[in-house]
Amino acid sequence: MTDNTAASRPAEKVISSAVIKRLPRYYRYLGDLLKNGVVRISSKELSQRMNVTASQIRQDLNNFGGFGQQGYGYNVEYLYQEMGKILGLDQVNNIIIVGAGNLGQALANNQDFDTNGFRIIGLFDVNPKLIGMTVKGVEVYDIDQLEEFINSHDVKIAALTLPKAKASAIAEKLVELGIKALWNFAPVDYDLPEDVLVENVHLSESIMTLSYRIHSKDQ
Amino acid sequence: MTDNTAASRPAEKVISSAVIKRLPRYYRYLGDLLKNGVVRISSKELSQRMNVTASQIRQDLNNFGGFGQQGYGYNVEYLYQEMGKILGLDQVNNIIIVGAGNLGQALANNQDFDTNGFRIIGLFDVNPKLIGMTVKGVEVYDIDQLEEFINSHDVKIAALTLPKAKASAIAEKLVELGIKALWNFAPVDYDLPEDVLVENVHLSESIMTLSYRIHSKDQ
DNA sequence: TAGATTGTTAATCGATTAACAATC
DNA sequence: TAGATTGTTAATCGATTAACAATC
Repeated sequence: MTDNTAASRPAEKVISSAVIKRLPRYYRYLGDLLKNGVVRISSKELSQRMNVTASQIRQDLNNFGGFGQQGYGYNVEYLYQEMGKILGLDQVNNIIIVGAGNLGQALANNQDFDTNGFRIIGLFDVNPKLIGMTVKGVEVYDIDQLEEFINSHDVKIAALTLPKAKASAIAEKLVELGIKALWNFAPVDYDLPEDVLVENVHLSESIMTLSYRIHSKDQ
Repeated sequence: MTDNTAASRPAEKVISSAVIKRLPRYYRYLGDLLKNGVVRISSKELSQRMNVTASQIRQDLNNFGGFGQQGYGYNVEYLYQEMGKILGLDQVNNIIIVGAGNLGQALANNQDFDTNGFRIIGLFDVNPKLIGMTVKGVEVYDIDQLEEFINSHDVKIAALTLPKAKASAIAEKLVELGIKALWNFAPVDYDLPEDVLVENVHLSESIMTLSYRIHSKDQ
């Protein structure tokens, strides 16, 4: 019996965030290949489809193990499944959405999340007009019910789709209640314990970089 | 009279995309400072607020010019305005949204864009139930009217918030009609002329990186 | 076996940080 | 002037690409 306790195990290699951000795109391409009945693929061919270098693909994958075979390449189905495990998509990830306005509803309605094992289990809002309605079968609760809901459900992720003004206070409350990860759409940075994970989707910043590129072209 | 024709002018320095992606965040912090009545700020103090190095701030800004003053720091209002010009926010940027579902409507309703000089001037959809309605005063048109609309309006940017299946064909059509920049929310990569700018917001990929981080923590 | 392609080391390239002279 | 802080060069660090021995 091998000693594999946390104490004895070698520290997990830290994967750079540049690599992590590329993983979902690999996963998407592999899923498309699988759907198209492609059985195997070499790093070279995948690199051409994805517009990256084959070297980068091999380097990236080898952070997590040797999934290929010399002379053959990679088995698409196997690699797809392994990538899914790496990304944590082999289990159901419950999500609550705080802020049931347009954006919150848009997320709740997004089919892609379901497909990849994410499950929206509740929306929350302060607006009495929204409370009680359902979005794709999911109920909108009064934000006062957050505590009770989180205590009685297995949920680690909260999407924040609420006005900037309320974002920080709610974020802190969510963390207090045991939420481990924030998917943040508010144009705000939080000051939270460092073990809390935050993934920002700053739409205004995204459109501004596009604006920059448009205007820097015609200098 | 200085010769400043395109031919004589030295080629614009190419700014790395790492820098470009940081600009909107500077702009946001400067806007907040301005709102709070802060008149001047040093790279050191800004670095502490933003959680980056002072060196990086100075390097980033100096790609675009010397906006500060030794011994003083940066004038907040001046720097804010200059950053706005760099980002192209000193002019109105018209946007059309193709796909008037939840996400398209969420974008149309987003107050932040208005604030920064982005103007949604039309939504387009194939769904007869949506066509004719208005979102925040902006009409939803039949997608067949795209050509006429683009020809008669000054619009360079199209947001793509439509199903994956239709995305590529519509993207190509938009480019044909003269659209210069795509703000793409569909989980697809396009094969377009290289002078067409594409900014991707891949929500599924975003949530997957969060999932990765959650699951890699508990090893 | 010969050919193909991986896994991995080494070389290069680019981005970040440190240091400091210039200057307000 | 002395102190503060920039703009900018130099040093370091990390990420990407190239190369190739291992091996299927």
